[in-house]
Amino acid sequence: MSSKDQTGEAAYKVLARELREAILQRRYVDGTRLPTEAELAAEHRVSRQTVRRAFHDLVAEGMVYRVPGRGTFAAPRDGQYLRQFGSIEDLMGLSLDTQLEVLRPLRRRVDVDAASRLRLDSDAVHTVVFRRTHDGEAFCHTAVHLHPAAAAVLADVPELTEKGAVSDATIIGLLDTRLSNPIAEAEQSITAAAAEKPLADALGCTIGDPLLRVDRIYLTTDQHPVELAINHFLPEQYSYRVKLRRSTH
Amino acid sequence: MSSKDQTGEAAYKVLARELREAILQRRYVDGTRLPTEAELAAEHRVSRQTVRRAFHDLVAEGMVYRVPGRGTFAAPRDGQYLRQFGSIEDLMGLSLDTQLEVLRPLRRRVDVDAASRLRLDSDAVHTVVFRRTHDGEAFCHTAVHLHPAAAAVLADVPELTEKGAVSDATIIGLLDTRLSNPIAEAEQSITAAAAEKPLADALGCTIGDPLLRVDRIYLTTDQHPVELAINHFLPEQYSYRVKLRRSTH
DNA sequence: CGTTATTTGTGCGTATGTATT
DNA sequence: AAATACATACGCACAAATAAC
Repeated sequence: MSSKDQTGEAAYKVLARELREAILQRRYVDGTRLPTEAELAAEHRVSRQTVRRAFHDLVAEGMVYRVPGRGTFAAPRDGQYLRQFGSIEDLMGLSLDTQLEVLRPLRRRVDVDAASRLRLDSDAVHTVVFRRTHDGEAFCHTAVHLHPAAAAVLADVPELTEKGAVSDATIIGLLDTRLSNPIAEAEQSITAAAAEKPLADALGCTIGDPLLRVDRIYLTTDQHPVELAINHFLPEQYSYRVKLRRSTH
Repeated sequence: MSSKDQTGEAAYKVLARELREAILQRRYVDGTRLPTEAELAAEHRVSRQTVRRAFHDLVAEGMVYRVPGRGTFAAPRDGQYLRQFGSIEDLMGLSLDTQLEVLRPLRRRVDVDAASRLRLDSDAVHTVVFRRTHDGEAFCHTAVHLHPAAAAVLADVPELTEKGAVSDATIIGLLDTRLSNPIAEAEQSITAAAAEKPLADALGCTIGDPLLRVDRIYLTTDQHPVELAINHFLPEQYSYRVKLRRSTH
């Protein structure tokens, strides 16, 4: 029995998630050592190799660092340091003092590229286009492409289905409360792009102006992509900051 | 012997680097499948587990993706030079497959803005300007401003002091071995900017083209800023990727 | 439609080396 | 010097997904 797991969730992934949660909840702060491989193996009734795979993933994520002969430690991530992953809460907090204005209401559309990035079988996605303003000043243009299941739970939200509607919502905020599985992580890619006409019109800049393009794919806890957001920011009003740190100490 | 490696370089890391190089050199493009685990194990005279660990790292880096029952494939990167810069090690590893070409050699210059960002008392910094190429193709223009103490230890490095010099160095790699305190972290800020003439000339693009601008300030273990790097990337050939994770719920 | 071969995924066991305390 | 703890490597068995027949 201990040798297999029919549920499909790998033992090392379960263990990795458990340790990740514990670290995020600030157990093992200061220099506290995490349990040794042998201890965790005994506690969880798995082999030491399974514990090692879990730790290997956590090291790759930057959650912990390991020192031969001493042990495993949570990577410092408050105060001076920040871990390599930003948090989704930061993104949700975006709505605090900004407004969303719908440019093209939520509707089913054909978009091969977006569909493939959401790993859909069909070519149709549900799309809503809006801009975000702060103090009446537009600073971000966003096209959100949704998985059909995600679009279904947002179909009756007037803030997204009526052109010109203004609200202080965020899509992930709306999705998070309505989906059965909450959103757990996002893959983000950042690049630069020139403003095309619709973007320039929406943002009040000139065609060809450089914009910061931020694509995010949001994944639920079971790793299913539900939302692809393509954002274009005015660089004068937005920059993306992170801290990098050395993985070994 | 097959069971140990006194040189200190782990077999799976050697294999991972070899495969990484091959992928960056565009072998395995389109949908070509990489060799199977069994094939690589036989070729390199290692066990299948060792091959698996090499692939595990490459998957974490986003270099390849794997499909059970089908095989391992190079991650599609539409002509982009793609690497994860989530840690300082990643930046040091940049030298593995890119070259540095000096445009303006290291020299003392007056730059009020750079000096203040390095928290210097005077207005003078030491600056070197170069571009970075991959496969003979320029993809990044960089101006590095150094703290006088950092510049002092690099004053006799011909790769930085001679115009037109080409090397595979990285500034932080050079600094790290020469400074008494190693580099521990970096603050990074990302935005977009239009290409000005010298940038367009160096990168072979048109004036006004959108570029991804990445500023990094490197700090030593005692929190002293020693280097300010201002990078401009061609967006077609570079994008910045991170994963975001929800902290807790 | 099922069967089979291929290929990756997971788990466990063991042995040995290296770094730290 | 000894004990502890992580690092690397090899081996085996079986599960699950895919593709070809």
